[in-house]
Amino acid sequence: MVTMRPATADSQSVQDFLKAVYTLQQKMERVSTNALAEMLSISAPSVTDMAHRMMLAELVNYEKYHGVRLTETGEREALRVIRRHRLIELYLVTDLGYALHEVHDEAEQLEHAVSDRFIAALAEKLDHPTLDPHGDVIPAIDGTFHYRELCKLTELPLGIKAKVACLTSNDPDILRHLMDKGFTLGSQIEIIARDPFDGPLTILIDGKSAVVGCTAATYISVEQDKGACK
Amino acid sequence: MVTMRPATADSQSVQDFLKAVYTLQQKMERVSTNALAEMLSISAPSVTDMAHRMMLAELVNYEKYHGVRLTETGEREALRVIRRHRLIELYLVTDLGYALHEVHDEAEQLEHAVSDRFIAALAEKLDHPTLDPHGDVIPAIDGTFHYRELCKLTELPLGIKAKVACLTSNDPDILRHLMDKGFTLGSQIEIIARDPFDGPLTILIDGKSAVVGCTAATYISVEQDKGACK
DNA sequence: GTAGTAGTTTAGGCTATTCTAAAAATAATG
DNA sequence: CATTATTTTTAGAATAGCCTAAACTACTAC
Repeated sequence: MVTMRPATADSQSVQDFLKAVYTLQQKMERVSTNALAEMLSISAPSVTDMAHRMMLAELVNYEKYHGVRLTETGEREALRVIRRHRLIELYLVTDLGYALHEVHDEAEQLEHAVSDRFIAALAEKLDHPTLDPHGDVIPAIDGTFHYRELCKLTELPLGIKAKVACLTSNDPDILRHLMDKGFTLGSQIEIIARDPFDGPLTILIDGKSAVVGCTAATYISVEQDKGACK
Repeated sequence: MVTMRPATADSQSVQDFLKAVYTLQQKMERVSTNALAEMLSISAPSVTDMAHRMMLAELVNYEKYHGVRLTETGEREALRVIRRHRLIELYLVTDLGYALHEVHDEAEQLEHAVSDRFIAALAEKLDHPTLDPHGDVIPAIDGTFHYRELCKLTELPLGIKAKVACLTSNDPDILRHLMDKGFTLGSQIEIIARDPFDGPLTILIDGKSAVVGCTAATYISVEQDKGACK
């Protein structure tokens, strides 16, 4: 603790940290050390250390024992990284024939290696898209982020028609399972029956019947065809 | 010097080192510490250190005070890295609209971040090409490397017709200069006059007259339209 | 064949990122 | 509100990759 240098904003670890904070911030006011350690697969002390250095760099606001929050600069940086990541994911699918479950890990590496020039070329080639292949929103270059009103499949009422809008997981196994079941962005969905006690859902995907465990269903968000969600 | 761990073959520095040794080996039996330091823009002691660690990893054969040579494994690895680099360069040009002078630095970063899956997709998409946008040979997946018989422009006799085969530089400024002069892979070339005392060359590029300094000409290799070189 | 120079190596250090083990603070519970 | 359990932080250490300054080899020229 003698002296401590501020984090260099462009390092891989710092960028990963920013992304993790941003993601967790969606669900909690301040992001705890342990939550970050878990998400980043590093030890809690490493998180504390990084938090210190990133506070010196004014990327996060950190209070001892009370977790972390992004500063304005931090949030801007985080969105920049997320934009890169999602553009790359989309590119891998549309131009290089990647399957959905393959893109995350590849993009995770690429996002740190690639120049702004490269990202601009992708955006151009993809005609400035707004959604990545999971259905997540791609932040704009100016930091704009267009939130969508989505509904978790687990909360979709029986008999209501909706469309698959988002497959929210980075785990290849989960994604492959969902694809195997027939879930694809845009497919038409309707819940036919819901078993009690966290039992499976019986649904219609583009007219074809399927059964899905409720844990797997957690990773699916939908957009109702008409009216608001719930 | 207490203990020293072998280099981890997949690190960025190690891969850069392998590439540098491979390149320099074309011109010299054993590659000296200073030559590597120069090419990699690191200090001589850092080179020595790396040489030690890479010898433990059996990637190079290193003799104190007598430089380094690639082992068989080392050469295989080097070719793998070069293959990646060149495929990426070609891809940047053909699919993402990069200019020749922009590709090197980008590829330099990408080659370390990208998976084998990615490289395979590129090769597929580019229809298994054999030349990169500089005109350099892309090593095949199996490590095969098809050498070409080329002639330096500076050694092309007067009045002999040839085609531009290779623009051998990674320096963006040099490449841009050559492009500005009208040199493009495949263009028809003929030397009209050669000034003495390392003076400029007067040449015909696709029928149009141009003048090029002899240093710049160094970076150009040509393939004679008929007969052997020299 | 010895002196000087050019090239190389050793010694010792620094930074970023990670770790484990132990101490301290907060939060939860009776 | 005191005690326990959980979470977080401090302390101390390791590694890869780099550095500078100083010591040492090897080659070259008289």
